[in-house]
Amino acid sequence: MCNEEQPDSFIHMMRHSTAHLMAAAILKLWPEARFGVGPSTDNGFFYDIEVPGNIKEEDLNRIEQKMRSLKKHKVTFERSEIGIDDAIAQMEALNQPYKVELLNLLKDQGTTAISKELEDDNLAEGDLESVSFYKTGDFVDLCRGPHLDHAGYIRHFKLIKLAGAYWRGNEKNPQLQRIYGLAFKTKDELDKCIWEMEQAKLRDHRRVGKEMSLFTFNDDVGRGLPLWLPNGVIIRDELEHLARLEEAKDGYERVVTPHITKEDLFYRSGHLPFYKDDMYAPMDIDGDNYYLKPMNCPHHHMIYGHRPRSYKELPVRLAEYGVVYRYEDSGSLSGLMRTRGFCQNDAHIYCRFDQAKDEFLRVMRLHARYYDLFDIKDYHMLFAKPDMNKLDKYVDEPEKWRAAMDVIVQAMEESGYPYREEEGEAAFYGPKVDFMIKSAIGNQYAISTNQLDFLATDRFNLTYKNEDDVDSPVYVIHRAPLGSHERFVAFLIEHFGGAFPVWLAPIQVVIIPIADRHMDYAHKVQDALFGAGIPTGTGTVRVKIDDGRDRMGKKIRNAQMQKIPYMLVVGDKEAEAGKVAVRQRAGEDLGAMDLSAFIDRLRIEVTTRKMPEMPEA
RNA sequence: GCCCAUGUAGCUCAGGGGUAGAGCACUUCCUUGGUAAGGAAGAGGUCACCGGUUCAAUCCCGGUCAUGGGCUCCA
Repeated sequence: MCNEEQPDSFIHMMRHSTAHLMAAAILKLWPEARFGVGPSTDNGFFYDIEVPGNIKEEDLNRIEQKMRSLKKHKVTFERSEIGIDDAIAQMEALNQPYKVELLNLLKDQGTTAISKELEDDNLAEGDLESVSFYKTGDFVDLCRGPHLDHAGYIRHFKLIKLAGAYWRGNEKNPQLQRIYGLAFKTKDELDKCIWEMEQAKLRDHRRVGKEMSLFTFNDDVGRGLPLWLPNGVIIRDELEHLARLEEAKDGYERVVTPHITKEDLFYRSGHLPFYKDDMYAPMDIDGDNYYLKPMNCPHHHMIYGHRPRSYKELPVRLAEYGVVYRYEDSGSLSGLMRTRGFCQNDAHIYCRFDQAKDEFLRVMRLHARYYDLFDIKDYHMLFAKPDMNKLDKYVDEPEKWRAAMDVIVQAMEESGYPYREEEGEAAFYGPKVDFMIKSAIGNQYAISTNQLDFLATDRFNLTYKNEDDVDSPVYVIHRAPLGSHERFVAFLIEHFGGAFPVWLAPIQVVIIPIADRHMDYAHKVQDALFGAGIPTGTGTVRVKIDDGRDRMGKKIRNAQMQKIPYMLVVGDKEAEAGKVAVRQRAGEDLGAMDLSAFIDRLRIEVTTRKMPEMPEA
């Protein structure tokens, strides 16, 4: 959010220089400060810093003041070239161990890159004989540059947040403090960015979820464990209804499996060897250890294997919207986006190897159907491959990994959907393809995950009889196009800002009688809507009568705040003519229309799952 | 889990060492009103929890729990 489409080189340089300016200011306030890295970002910059004690949020003001003072004095950014060994000696003398570490990496490896994601290309040129330093006031930094000539050229900036950040992104390393700042060429752009961040908060699913009574959390229940309220369950029900329809078209069959399971199964599945840290402690039942299931796959494998299978019946596609429990760090829990128990839109496809590519492709096309339906345009696939040098983290069968990856790449290519590759992020049992989408608030999320599993075959002895009556191994595709219902609903809340399309709206229509004498007609309208047989995922049109004693204007306001798509105002004129006065939540008054005309309109919007007018992002 | 911040009525928030305040919501009464807030009255809080300092703590200090922004991790 609030980042330019194509930041020009000036703004990039200015932001980077602002990071140095901040570091110089901090060095004035904390002479013992040690510095990590400080790049520019999409809308500003950050710098990772370590000071005795810690920087507190109230210090941000002081730092900003000092920065403004340095800017006023037009402190310069002076470049110098220096031999790498001299550079190391100088940084040691300045007591900057993190810079020394970076310099040593440069010297030994020619790069400081951790991974593509974390690469800080500001640090140095490819030349390993010498590096460049930039001096700003007393602050000397290892930096490739370029920089502004002096701080007077820095435009508008603001320090916005203080966070912890592990040195080089590794939680085993010490944690530095990261100060984020915004920096723009004009005051208008800076103000606009701040305004956009405030607007984003308005559509945060936690806020909207509260306002619309979709879900809640309770300390006595436990963190990360949502309580779904009736309005929220309607959205889940509609989503599941949609998934059942779409999956029926693709030949899925539904199964149901238990929440707890004996440990033997999880040893066999590989979860206890490879996934134990994400699982909750076992419970003792009659002398056996039982675990809450973190995934549904082992159970589906047992269902596949409960009787001999013939090549004639493959692929077998078993779907379950099963609840799984996973341990998540307390600090990473976040509303419905990250919970400790969630319902997966799960299924496993058991097929022959020669069917795997087409099945995987079909799964990707199912994703595309969903994304078209929800008008999700900003997505790409992330192909997570194993780090082939560290196969101990995974199940160590290199040929099978390669075969599985070939299948996936072929399917991805054939799909034509955009994808990126990432090494070292595969599931322990196979390579995976996550679908990444960006929420309206600007956060990117893995909304769906899909894997090709060649491990289950051996571990669970999953086979079928081929044409020659020989047992042959199946390939398993794990897929969850809607991810978890928790996260997907959270995404939809933010995507629509709570103004759901009619088919998803918890309340679709509210009837607003103007006076008590219109109640009879209001009930007639409601009965007509119920009786119209409009097929929703919850069985009937969701229509309420606002029978409170508020004035009509207040009732409209209430409905508006609840983002109810349609308000039907009924008074003397409507009752007499058999009409309803239709108002839409966007504020548009459609005027009086025949009740039957409104029902037709509603039926079309529900059955076609019509998108609403999308609010401004 | 780690760094920083926050926790006062159902919600949004103000206050502040001397047994608590607003708006909205809620209840009751009046109002029967034509497209985003009609009027009045009332009820509602161990100021997250546990300890400490103090004559006195909601306020200061420590701890715990929870929430938020990040880091790590992930659907």
